[in-house]
Amino acid sequence: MKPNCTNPEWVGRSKCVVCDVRNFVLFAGLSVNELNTILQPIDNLHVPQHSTLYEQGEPAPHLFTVRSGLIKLKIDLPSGSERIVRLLRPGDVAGMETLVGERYHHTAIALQTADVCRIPRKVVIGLDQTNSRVHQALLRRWQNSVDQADHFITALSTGPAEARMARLLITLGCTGDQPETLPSREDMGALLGITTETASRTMAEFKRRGLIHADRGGEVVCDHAGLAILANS
Amino acid sequence: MKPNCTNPEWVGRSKCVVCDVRNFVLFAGLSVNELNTILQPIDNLHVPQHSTLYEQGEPAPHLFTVRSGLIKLKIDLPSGSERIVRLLRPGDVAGMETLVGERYHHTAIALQTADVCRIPRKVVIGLDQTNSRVHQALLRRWQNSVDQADHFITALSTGPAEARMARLLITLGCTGDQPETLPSREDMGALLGITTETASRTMAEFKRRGLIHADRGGEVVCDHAGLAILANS
DNA sequence: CTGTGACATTGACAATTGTCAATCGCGGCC
DNA sequence: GGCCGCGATTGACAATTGTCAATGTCACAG
Repeated sequence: MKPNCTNPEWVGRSKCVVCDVRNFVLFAGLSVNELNTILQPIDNLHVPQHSTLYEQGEPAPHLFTVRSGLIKLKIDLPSGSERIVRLLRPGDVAGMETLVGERYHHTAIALQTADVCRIPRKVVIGLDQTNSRVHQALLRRWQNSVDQADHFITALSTGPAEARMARLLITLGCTGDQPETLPSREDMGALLGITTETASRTMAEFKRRGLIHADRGGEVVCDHAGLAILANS
Repeated sequence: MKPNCTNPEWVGRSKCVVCDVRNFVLFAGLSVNELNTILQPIDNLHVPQHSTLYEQGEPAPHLFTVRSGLIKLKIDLPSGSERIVRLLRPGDVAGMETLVGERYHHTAIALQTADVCRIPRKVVIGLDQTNSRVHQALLRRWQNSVDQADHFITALSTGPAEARMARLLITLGCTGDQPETLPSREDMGALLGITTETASRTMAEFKRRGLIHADRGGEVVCDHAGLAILANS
């Protein structure tokens, strides 16, 4: 972890009943009564930018649902570098491998300050067995992970750097409507399987061509149509 | 489908009770009695090399468990080319997206002649709800897909062509013990996100360096240790 | 034996990307 | 203001990969 970066911080028990993403994530099928009968604690965590939620190879007692922010899942390579294999946004679930295995398969780090719910694996295992809607939601989440991994293979790991970068910007939600906060060039490289320098060059070239437009505050707005053309080549 | 290639062929109802991969796949938790109470048919299919098991976008009424052979899952790219996102070997399951969705997400084609069991989705959905060991096996299979997708990102889509090819050969099981039947150069390219020519050049170079050794019958034996060195760079 | 077709290999060259190092820009801090 | 530190950008050059076209190899049909 970076020296100047704080740890995830406990900010209270979760109030699932009023949670604004609950209905989109794992507990969509639960009544208020059922929610209240969960004995084990579900905690709210505040995850500052650049802090680590969990690390690859650690014992895995919890899953996490993302309520806000952006989290990267990365894998360490034998060469010493690393590759980002997934991006989690609000509604996504991290650490599902805990339901069938002992340890986390990735290192999870906040790209943007995030709020997450930390749920003991036993709670999810229990609900999975007793509530078929939770069970169904779980399968759907798992399929989500597979689909996103496929997207990383086909869109972010295929073709020249320029096309990959265009697809990444679109994946990040650059619609042109509102400014976006982008990851660092280094993270872009780790997302696309290219070097930091190539990521920087590609982005600089996009700027010169007017495909992206820097904003005050470090945010950018994108020419979605222009990027879409590059993305398909 | 290629013009000269036959279709998957029905070769009888499955005799799950005596199936040699049953205990490793979805139905590990079922007793003989339970197996016999399944009302809907589970069929054996013989899938000749190069024939298509199902296609991306088609309605998805079945899952498949692979009993022998090698199956590729590919995705069509907007550019007109394609990318292989998974390889299924005996014990693997294809088409799990049918449990939470309507259509297949990939096109499944036999790289090597295969035998598969075709299972109606309703059968699996039913067993998933009534048998917790089947349910557990299902989660495990899903996690398997995620893990293999991660492997495709980190090992087969990262680094120079030479390292990727070395990792592919290792992934394919080239231990040096026995000769292997390898995919075509074109398929290798689609597996690694490189062109057919680069795949060919890399393989030819491996041969010249003695890392692989052609056998009669088109099979090859590999220098596993030598490949492992390349794989980590 | 010869022709044919599919696939693998190779050559030549252009385009892309990696590598290493220098420079720039900007915000925080004294 | 001036200095420092970090990330982004750029330059120069080497290495890798893509592109297009030609050639080689081999199994198989006639």
